[in-house]
Amino acid sequence: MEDVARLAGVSRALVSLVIRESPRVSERSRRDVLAAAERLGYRPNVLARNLASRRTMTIGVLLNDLHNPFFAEVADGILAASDRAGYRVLFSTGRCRPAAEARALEAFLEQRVDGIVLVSPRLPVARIEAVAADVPVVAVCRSLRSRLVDTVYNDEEQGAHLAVDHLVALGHEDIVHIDGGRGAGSAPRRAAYLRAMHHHGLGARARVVGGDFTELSGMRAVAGIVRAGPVPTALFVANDLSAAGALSRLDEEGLRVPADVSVVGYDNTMLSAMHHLSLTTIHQPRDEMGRIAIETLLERLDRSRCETVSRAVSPSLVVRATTAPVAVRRVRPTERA
Amino acid sequence: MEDVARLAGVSRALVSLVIRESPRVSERSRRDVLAAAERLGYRPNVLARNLASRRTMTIGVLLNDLHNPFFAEVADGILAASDRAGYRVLFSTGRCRPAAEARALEAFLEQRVDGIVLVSPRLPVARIEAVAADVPVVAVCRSLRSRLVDTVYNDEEQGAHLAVDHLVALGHEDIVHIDGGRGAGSAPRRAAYLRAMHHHGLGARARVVGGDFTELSGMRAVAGIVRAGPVPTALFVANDLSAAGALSRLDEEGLRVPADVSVVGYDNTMLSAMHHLSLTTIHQPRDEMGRIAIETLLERLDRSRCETVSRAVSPSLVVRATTAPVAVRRVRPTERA
DNA sequence: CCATTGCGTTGGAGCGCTCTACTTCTTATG
DNA sequence: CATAAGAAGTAGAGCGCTCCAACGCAATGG
Repeated sequence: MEDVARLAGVSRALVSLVIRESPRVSERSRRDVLAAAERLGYRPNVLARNLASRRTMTIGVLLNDLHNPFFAEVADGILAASDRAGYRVLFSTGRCRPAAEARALEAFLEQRVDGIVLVSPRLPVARIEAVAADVPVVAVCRSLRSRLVDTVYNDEEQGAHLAVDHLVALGHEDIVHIDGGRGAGSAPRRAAYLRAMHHHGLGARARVVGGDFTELSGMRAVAGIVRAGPVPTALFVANDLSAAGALSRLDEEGLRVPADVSVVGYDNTMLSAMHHLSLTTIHQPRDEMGRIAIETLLERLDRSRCETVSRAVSPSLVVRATTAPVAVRRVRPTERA
Repeated sequence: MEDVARLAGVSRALVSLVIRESPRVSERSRRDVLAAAERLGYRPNVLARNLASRRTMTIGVLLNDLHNPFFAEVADGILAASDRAGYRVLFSTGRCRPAAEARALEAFLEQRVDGIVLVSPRLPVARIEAVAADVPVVAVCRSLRSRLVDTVYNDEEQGAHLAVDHLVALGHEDIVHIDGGRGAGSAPRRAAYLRAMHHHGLGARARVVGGDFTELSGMRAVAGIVRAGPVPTALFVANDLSAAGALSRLDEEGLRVPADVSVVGYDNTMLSAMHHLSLTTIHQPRDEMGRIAIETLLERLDRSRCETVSRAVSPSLVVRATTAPVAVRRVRPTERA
């Protein structure tokens, strides 16, 4: 910087102003400085800049799993939105272990990030709030009652309702839910399913079978359902992967989808879009969640808002080939088993 | 830091030593300083530390797509290895656009990362070498002849060979390759397929059908192959997603897999492991590639190596349910079409 | 008893930038 | 014509740390 200033015949402060694209610089100086910088291959040192300015223009994002395509899409939305606002993003992953998450958070603070986005954090609320005292925090996909932390969440209630409504509209009444055990979002989905069934006067016929979001669990659940008989006319599965497992097991059991059984998944992952699955599912606007998380954070950063907010995004139904009107009269079970 | 030093009754320099876990500090001082730091909630400022020490203990990693599970796994290997070495990782994504990649690289340099890993970069070699002059660079999944840049690559030659050898061992001679167009790794895979066919004396029967790594392209390719007839006994598809497309189209055409046609994919993604696909495929040790990339970088960072290296990782064959011995006598084609 | 060694510690000079307050020069204003 | 207002540029004090040279002090050896 020193060198650039000397070559351009100006002060270091002016070089700094040019680099930061300040408007109070004459066109002439700007050109001179830029030319000198170019000639010397000058690269501003972000470290020094951040240290001196006490802001890093950086947002820390804690994901808990890079593999899950769900998070990849949320990350995309985050990336796009923060890019637009001129913020850099620091990703970190806690791999679902609270201790690792805590360490990652600490690292963010040491890096002096300007804000933090937590996606499905496993951390205790107290810990999160302690961090939120130092720097703005937004939590995605987890509703924590807190005076400090803003939240963005997917409206699971609505999602499960959409699924059940769709099936009921097709004439289904025997709708079994294969849940996601203790996985993220599983509990509210299950609860919403029960409420939706109740709402349609089907409360007594509601039935939940345990799963854990894996393909295998979907297969097992179907095996159990068939063994227990009678087979329901529709399945609402807690995520697409499990739904895929359910589908392949139904096939093995000789049950046709959607002629004999309709299936609805959840997440609208790439899996559900695949041709030979073509799964009807609930779409979650993942990148939008990321975008909203960043926007919520930015409002804090530019002090345009002080009160804590909680924002919901709405899921939608994607109808594909695994749902159909319930058969008028169900064929003899023996013929199918 | 000032405050911690005062409270502990020592100098700032000593506090610095304690924080950095220097061995030349008495047990007593260490305790005092740690206690003081704890009491004041002191958090070292990484920015200042990096500025002063002229190293950031940070590695920049440029991925070109967060969505592709392939990259997520490479990233995992990178993360694990760099974590072990005490390095922090900065992820960035160029979204396959060279301009965005260039900007991301520039950002890495401004951040003064200690080293850079490029995963499947689209950037011109010259640009990469310019960066490599400033800071160690390792390229993954792209073989660029360069005196400066280390490379880690998957042995595509071997991978394609494994696939063809497997099929030939099962008695197949009519083996068509559905390629990945201009996608990453497509060209070497195609070339290796041709060489492998040649090696087995099947050079004259080698046939490549154009694809682009998507499910749709796999379906289209099969449609074209069937229309052109006669149907080959085996398909070697350039990636799993395309293979899935091929599979579903084969099904629609009334061709049974593997009874009529054997199919081998490439990548061993989660897709191929799915029960109803159960695709025989070529596994690439993705996290190992990440690990090796970091190890290669570390050797440069601690100056234990100066010459440029190029390291290959070996793929392996995963046999599942889509390949079988060729039928002794092929049934009448008309019956199947 | 003095020189030597090594450990634990310290002061102070940077690292490369930003920021505040200030100066200088130009231009508009009554 | 004096003066205020603004525009362009500058000096210099930090930001919070590391690193180097130096220092005091006890233990060791001749």
